[in-house]
Amino acid sequence: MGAVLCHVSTRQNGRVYVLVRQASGGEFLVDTLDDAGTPIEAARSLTPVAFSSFVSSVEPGTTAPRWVWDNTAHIYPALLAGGIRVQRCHDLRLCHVILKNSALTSTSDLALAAPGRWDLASSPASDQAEARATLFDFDVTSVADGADESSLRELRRQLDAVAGAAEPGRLRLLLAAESAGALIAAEMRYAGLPWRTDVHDLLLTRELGARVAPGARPGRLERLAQRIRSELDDAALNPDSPQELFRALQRAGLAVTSTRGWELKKLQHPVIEPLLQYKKLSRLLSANGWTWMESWVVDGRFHPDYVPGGVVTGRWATRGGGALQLPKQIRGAVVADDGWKLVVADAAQLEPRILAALAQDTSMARAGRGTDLYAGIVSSGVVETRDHAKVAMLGAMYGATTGESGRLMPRLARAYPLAIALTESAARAGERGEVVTTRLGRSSPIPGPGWHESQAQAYDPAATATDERRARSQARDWGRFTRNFIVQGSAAEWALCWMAEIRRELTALTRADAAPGPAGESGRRAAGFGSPGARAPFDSSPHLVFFLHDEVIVHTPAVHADAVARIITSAAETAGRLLFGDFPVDFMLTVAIVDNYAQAK
DNA sequence: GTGATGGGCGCC
DNA sequence: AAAAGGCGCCCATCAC
Repeated sequence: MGAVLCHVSTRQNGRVYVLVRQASGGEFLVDTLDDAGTPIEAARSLTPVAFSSFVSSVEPGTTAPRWVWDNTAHIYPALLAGGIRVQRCHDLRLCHVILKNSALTSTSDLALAAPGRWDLASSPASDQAEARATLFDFDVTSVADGADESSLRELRRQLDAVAGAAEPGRLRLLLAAESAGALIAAEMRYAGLPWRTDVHDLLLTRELGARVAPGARPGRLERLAQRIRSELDDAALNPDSPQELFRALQRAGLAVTSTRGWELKKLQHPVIEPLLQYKKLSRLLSANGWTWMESWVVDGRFHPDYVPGGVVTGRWATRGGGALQLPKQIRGAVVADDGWKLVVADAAQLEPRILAALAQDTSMARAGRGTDLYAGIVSSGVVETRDHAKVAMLGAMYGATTGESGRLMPRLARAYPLAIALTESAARAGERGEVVTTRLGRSSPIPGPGWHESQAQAYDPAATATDERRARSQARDWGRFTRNFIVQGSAAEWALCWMAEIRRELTALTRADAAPGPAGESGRRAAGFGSPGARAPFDSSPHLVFFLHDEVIVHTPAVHADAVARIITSAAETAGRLLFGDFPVDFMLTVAIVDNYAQAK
């Protein structure tokens, strides 16, 4: 099992890492280091222009270094704006979070050190307002490094922590993948998702009625509001107010406990149909209506702000724009440019396949080989229908114990004892307050002080039944979290490797015909949101434009679409091998070459 | 007026 | 009896 999973970098010309820091004056301090973090050349201080030239002079070739910097989101956008991409980086901030928490490095100096600036202001989620202002300017924050806080010191601590870990290969892969994710996030934001506002407007108008001033209700929505008012006999009712609505429903004799859609669905009353319609449409208007379009789509591109590592499990989050919640209703507005295509790929039943591989459950892996995994479970005779297979699997991964899912679980456990035992042991660990760890080494947080207090309280001789019930319930909650953590977190790792591999192969695909001129070219194409359409270095070659947990979109000149589809497919196989070596699990994809996103699936 | 909170619902 | 993992965003509401 302990196969070498990855090599970070080969030594070429002795240059392995180039550490980049920004000084308060705006200049860049550049240190060339070997793979132990030891400087091998005198450090240099470069102006922003000189720094750009330096990067573009070493970058396109096979000897490009791994750039080490505090925060990819601070430095990389400015390089992109100058038409410069880099192949590899090491994001100290993201890597710190992983290593600080990982059970694989728990005895390292890094893990044992007192919290410093790398812990305080550096967690991805707290990365508040580095937002849009910094996108096309170098972010010149003053970096007041104390001796223990310097980037060089931090890099060495990170390298030491990895070298001393039980599974250094896995951690190296994780850090490389996480950092590649940071590059991809910056690139996707910079390139943007092709977005046709005219199509979006058409879709909105068809659903809601003609566009009206912000704050007003479009015609169709207003008519639904009127119907709701008359059915509930309340001429002043504001259907946007859950409280008013709740009272009005009660008055109409409907025994509801909330105004949630799924609860309303079960009721028989003439108000229900227009009310559900209203909820659906008002959601569309407020979340992805004209206001959203005006603020997030610029020059035919949607530029979401991805936050790599923004979720404890390692999934990405977004900040503003809600890119990870694009409703199906408006995906038709995502349209490839003329002469271009979208290649939309989705990993089918990713999490159960990840679970099968994590648990080395060959039976479950076999059920998914070359086919829909849920269909495979059915044809193995475990359950009768695909729906049952799906519900049972989700229950196993999310921790359902009752209902249909709970009833089906025993059959799943009999057919796939290894997989189910793994989810159960992760749950038990969480219930005991222990940490669980993903395939590559990301560990779950420990529960907060309140959790431990409740548990301790339940063991107190004076504990009441309520204390015990609360403690048990919180323990089970945390167990469900850790149960899911190993699967969701390992799936996120697979997805990062998948994307990193796609990115690498895409650049190789067109490197010959789109070789950017070295220096000179940089700066000339510097583009802000104000410039039209596609941007260098992405204006002529296939590139990732969207990522959604287990799904990617590549925007590509039509001529390359088939090659892109093959790259995406083989990248999935590579990702599987990187995480799970020779274990025979398939990671199946659905791949579609389309003109707009709504045509996929 | 601003900030925090919770309901509700979109995505995986 | 109901119950499920992870998010972000908008709105109404309420405390300040």
